[in-house]
Amino acid sequence: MSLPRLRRRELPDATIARLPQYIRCLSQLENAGLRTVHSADLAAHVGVSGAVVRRDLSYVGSYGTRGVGYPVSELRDSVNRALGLATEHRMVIVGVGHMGRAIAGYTGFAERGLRVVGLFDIDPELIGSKAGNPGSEVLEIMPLADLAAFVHTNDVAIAVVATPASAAQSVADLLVDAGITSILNLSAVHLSVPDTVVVRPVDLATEIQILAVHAAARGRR
Amino acid sequence: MSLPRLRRRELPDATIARLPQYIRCLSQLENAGLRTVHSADLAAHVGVSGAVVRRDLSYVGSYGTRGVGYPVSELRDSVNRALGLATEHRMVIVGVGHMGRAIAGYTGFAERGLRVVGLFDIDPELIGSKAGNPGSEVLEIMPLADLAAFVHTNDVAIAVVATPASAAQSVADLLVDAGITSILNLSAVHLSVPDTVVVRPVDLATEIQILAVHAAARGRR
DNA sequence: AACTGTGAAGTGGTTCACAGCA
DNA sequence: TGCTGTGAACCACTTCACAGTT
Repeated sequence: MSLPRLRRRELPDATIARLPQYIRCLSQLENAGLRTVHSADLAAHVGVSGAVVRRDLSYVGSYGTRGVGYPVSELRDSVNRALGLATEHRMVIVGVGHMGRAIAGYTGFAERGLRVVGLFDIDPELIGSKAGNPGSEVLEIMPLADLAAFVHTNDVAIAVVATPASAAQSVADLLVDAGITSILNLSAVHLSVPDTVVVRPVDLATEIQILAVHAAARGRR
Repeated sequence: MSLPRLRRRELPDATIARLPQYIRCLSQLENAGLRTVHSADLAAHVGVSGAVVRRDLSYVGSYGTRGVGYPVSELRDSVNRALGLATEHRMVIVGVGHMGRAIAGYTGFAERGLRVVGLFDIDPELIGSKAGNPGSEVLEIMPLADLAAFVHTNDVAIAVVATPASAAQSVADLLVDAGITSILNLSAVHLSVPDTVVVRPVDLATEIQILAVHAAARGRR
């Protein structure tokens, strides 16, 4: 029988991940005065196949011309629009250790429509001190008690959990109560949240482990 | 026609990512004196379905008993073996900013068979200073010129690139020349390497962007 | 001739659902 | 009865290959 699956006007995650790379490439090409670009060029820059690029661009409603290529600046605008870069997404970081600082100091958020507006930590020693780079934004570290109020008054929807594993779940609970609906979880543990909230886990130790297992498997051949 | 696909004795990446979580859970259960565990218990702990757990464990050649469950310590040993945790994987970190330090100071590598043995940076100011936490290992930061020799004499196969985007490709070239075969790429750019080398890209800005796009799509509904 | 856009097949992974066994 | 182990269906994404268009 199998229902025809009508939905899916949304971008695949894999596509979302590549679009910003296309944008960076397109900006360079535009600065260099290029008017059109082939899928193969973008593909080489991002390290994927031309077919992937064309498929990705078909999602954003691209205006390529067969036999010619894509118009550089129109394409960049379309991709910008597809990613919703017109609206700024404000986020907070909880846990201002090295990992939290690394993110707080990242200078590439602006061109992606993202902005870190608040830093929080439990450590009383850290409260009131500053973090961030020149180039990004330098922010004062606030106590967790201020989190809910801050999230509300600053219209924050996204949070990064960069705490040790032991604190992560209780921080997540706080975030959920404060009205956060998207969480990037850099701690090593699974966070349970209501299903109105989206969590993306990223565990660097796991990523390295995957490399190690593959390396071992290769060596064994 | 379709060839029968004989290969595939290897673990899926998604499974590799979950196995360490099962291990942590199994260790806790063992300490608590539990002898057997159900797939549903492990599933709840890791935030997946029981079917996923059973599928994962079927890859490691598990010895569950129908109607009963899995024997805790035997299972933990099997999973350890499947991940190759007996052998230690040594790695180096290039780029000792906040991100590099966060990884250098991570205390959970040991239980995953991983060990950071060297730190490298271009900044002459940093050379000779130390990084790492008590609990992990405190290491002296070395100049890039020493990288190749170090990798050879210390039998290093895995590297973490935690440099700014501008330096990443040249660092990758150095790593490849030094004989590194697995790279975790935390810089925002695509690294081109020979296909004997495996690169896993992790871009935190991209992860947040995916959250932001989904949040926007949800809001629009 | 050259390059896009896209059905159709392939792939890696998850989910379903149930047979098999203590 | 209760849980595992696993075919088969399903799903998201990639790749192939080629028809369509300038």
